[in-house]
Amino acid sequence: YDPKEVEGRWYPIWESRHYFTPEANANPRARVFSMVIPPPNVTGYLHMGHALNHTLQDTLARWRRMSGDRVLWLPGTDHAGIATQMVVEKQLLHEGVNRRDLGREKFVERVWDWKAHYGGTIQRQMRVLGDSVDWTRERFTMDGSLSNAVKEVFVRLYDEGLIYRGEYMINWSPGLQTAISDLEVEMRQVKGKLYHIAYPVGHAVTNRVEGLAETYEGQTEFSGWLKTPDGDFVVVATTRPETMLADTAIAFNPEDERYRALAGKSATLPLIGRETPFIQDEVVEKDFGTGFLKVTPAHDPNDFAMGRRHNLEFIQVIGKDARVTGDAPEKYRGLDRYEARKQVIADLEALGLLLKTEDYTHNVGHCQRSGVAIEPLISTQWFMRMKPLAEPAIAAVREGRTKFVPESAAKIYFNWLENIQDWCVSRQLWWGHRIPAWYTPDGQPVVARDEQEARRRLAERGEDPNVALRAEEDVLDTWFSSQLWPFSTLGWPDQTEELKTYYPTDVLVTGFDIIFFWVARMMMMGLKFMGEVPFRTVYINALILDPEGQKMSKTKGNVINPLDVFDKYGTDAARFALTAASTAGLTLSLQESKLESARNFANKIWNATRFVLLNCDDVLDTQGGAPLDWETEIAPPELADQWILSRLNRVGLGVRDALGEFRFHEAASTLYHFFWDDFCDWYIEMSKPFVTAKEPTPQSTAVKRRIIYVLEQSLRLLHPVMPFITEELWQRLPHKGETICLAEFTPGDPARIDERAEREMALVIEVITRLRNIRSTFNIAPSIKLKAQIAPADASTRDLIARMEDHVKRLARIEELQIVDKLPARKGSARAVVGASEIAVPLEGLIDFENERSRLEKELNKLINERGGLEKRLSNQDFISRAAPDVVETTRARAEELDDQVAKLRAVIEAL
RNA sequence: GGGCACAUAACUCAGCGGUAGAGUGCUGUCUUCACACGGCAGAAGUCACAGGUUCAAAUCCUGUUGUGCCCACCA
Repeated sequence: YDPKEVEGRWYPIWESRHYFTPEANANPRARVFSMVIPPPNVTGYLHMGHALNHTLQDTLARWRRMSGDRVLWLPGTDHAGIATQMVVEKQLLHEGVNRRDLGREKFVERVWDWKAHYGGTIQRQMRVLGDSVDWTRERFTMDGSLSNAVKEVFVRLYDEGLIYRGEYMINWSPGLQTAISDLEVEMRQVKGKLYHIAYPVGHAVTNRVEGLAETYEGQTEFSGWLKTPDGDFVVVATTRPETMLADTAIAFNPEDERYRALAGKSATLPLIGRETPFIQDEVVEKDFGTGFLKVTPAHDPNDFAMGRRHNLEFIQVIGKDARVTGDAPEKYRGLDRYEARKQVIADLEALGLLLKTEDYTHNVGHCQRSGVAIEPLISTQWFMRMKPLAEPAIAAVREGRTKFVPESAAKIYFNWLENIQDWCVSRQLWWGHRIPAWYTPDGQPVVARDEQEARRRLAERGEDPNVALRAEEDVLDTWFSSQLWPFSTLGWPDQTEELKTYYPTDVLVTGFDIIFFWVARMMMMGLKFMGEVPFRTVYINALILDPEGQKMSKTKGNVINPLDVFDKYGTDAARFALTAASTAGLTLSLQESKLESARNFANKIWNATRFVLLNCDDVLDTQGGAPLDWETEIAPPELADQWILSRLNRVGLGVRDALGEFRFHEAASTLYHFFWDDFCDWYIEMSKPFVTAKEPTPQSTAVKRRIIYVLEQSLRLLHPVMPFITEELWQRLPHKGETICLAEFTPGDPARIDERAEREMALVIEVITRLRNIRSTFNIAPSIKLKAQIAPADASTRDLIARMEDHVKRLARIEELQIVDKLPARKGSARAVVGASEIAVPLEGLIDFENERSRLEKELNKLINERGGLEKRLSNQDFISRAAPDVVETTRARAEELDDQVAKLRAVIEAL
């Protein structure tokens, strides 16, 4: 099977015929099933995570669509503020242009140009993957209607006091020159130094102090308070000595008795000369360093909070460019923060105040996008108040209105929401949604949907509505618009039909890394503005690891491109492998063996169908007539037919249930074993004599039609996971309808499950397997035809064997099968016990007695072992009285059966 | 520092109260008229360790060890 010839042919047809719009379902009473795609970045390209995420969504969408639902799977992309701006800036750089040279307006135009030319990569790749999304409803987070929703939400939240503007400490990315949210900060382990610095108390230091380090080293009772002939000093430990230029206090723990006497006093800041008071604060750990903490309220989040608590002065010495500002002494001004660090250290060293430098590994916040170390700065930004929004979002999941699968993912969600901090939503970028605010000449903000409304609001405030207004320059965090995705894409704030029909969505499929960024925020916004959760179920798909079990990352160079995988194994196979690997786990390692197995499976499907087409052409209605109906009985079904029909229905039910509960691996493996083992290895094999018969008989025609029926139904079951190969093959079979995409998903019917047929077939299979086993054990060439005798356990088994005699003979390569009441006690025959029936294969001259004895003894041991376990239970009075009666009953029955088998095997071994 | 997972066959993983399954790999065998990306047969696991609950534990509880992930302001 060559997937390349087939895949790629079908998508254009599906798309042009609009099979994937909900309108393709004409049934007015159809149930609605909706999903929105997690919008990939417009700059994005398909990676393995998408391949998995989309395969699972597509499987659900196709399955629901084939099950009669009106399905909307809405696609789209995210404008990805920072990522996209960076891409275009890089492009400009090649032209030797800086974005500032271009100006904001021109730059934004360039971004739109870029999108028009290069923004369609992932959409093309989604078609390669087979995503059955409704392209007629594709959205982009910067679309007019979505921007409108953004403005509306911003204004409403502001009016309610849930958005505010203020001066706080934020994460500043010197790389991107913008504020970023806590979530965009990534902690990295950095090997740094911990510097111990002495601050004089009650005196200033202008000349070098000698011997301080030795004094510090020699402290017997470790203390940061050094009393020397040169005066008193306190020692602080810091990883960022350059920030001392902005110190405005020194803190110690109120419980710390060592330093209590310093309360109310102050130290003199070296290099600066500023008096910095001692303060007492709980956050200081007595046991860390010396127990003194330098407080830099303008450059550290902790110190910022402390500064507020203690009314400290906020002095900023590092600017947005990460260089020392004019508020520092002249000699440091303009130095980069790391240069400043060196200089400060050198200067302290010169004064004899640097007492100790030790290696120190600690975590430093870095900008996720630019990789540059964050500079905590005080800045005026827009914030969203999260606590009041988080509470309903927590409640909704607790009450089960939205369910996480796997359930454990909800814990991640709760954990974050319960400790949520306000969200800095403004960004100093050009690409994104402009914050809908204007400033009066005196700098007062007016938040409004447009300038006109801003003026109206001024008038309402009693202010002059005709002043010159300056529009806010900042844009919103990309996630601000993403969080509205489930309803902004459906027309909100207008109360559209679409919104009524498709909101809330049924399922959201996404990765756990995005629970905070996106899922939690969508929950908050959905509840706030729609009054209802945005999705009933959140399915968290696994994180894909490389074959070594490592996280894929560009720096490790172990990233696997899904398109390469599709190319090598076929898209259907890759999809099948991903589905089959989607267990309840949080990770999934992509094994080559799984891909090979899936590729072989596709090949098996191809060849099995090829066999059927080749041999059953006389009953194919190639004119595309009605599909063959199982009920069309030309000849009565025999056991194999009853059995495969039962299995088909059982599998239909099983796959339905598995998909309904997001047990994707179970659906995949059920299909795999049904198709390969049941259909190919047993049903087709048993049907071969009929199928390949030279002269057609009513029975051969019936069997052919049944094979085609089962095959056609199987392709439907497989289609949600393997859309291309199934469409290709389905089109070559008799079928109703123009595409398998809209064919009915084989509904398993419990009434068609035939327990008796399955039980009987299991026995026949075991008889055949035992006979083959004997052949294999004694290494009997296939060319040698054997005779066999079987003594059935009872009349019904005798009847069963008689009915299936031809199959048994052919599949076990037996030329003569005698059904007898009792096996003759003949030496030189290999024996087996199946249930209560016994089998003998006369092997005069061929049998190796030792071989046979060990084979049988091994078998016997297995049985005895099992019997022993049962005996232990049955002889236990507590088991009899306390275990469930049906368990006791089946245990007894099994014990009896084993007793019988053991007795028979013993007899056989003795006869040897 | 806090939280969450996970430890089952050589590898990757299912199973999650009635003494173990899959895919790959491995062994043997067969080029039998769909498929060697195949058929047939087979070998392989004291279910990490120690306690406990239960008539019964890979499965539930506790602890130990090991591994992974997430969150967090120890300067």
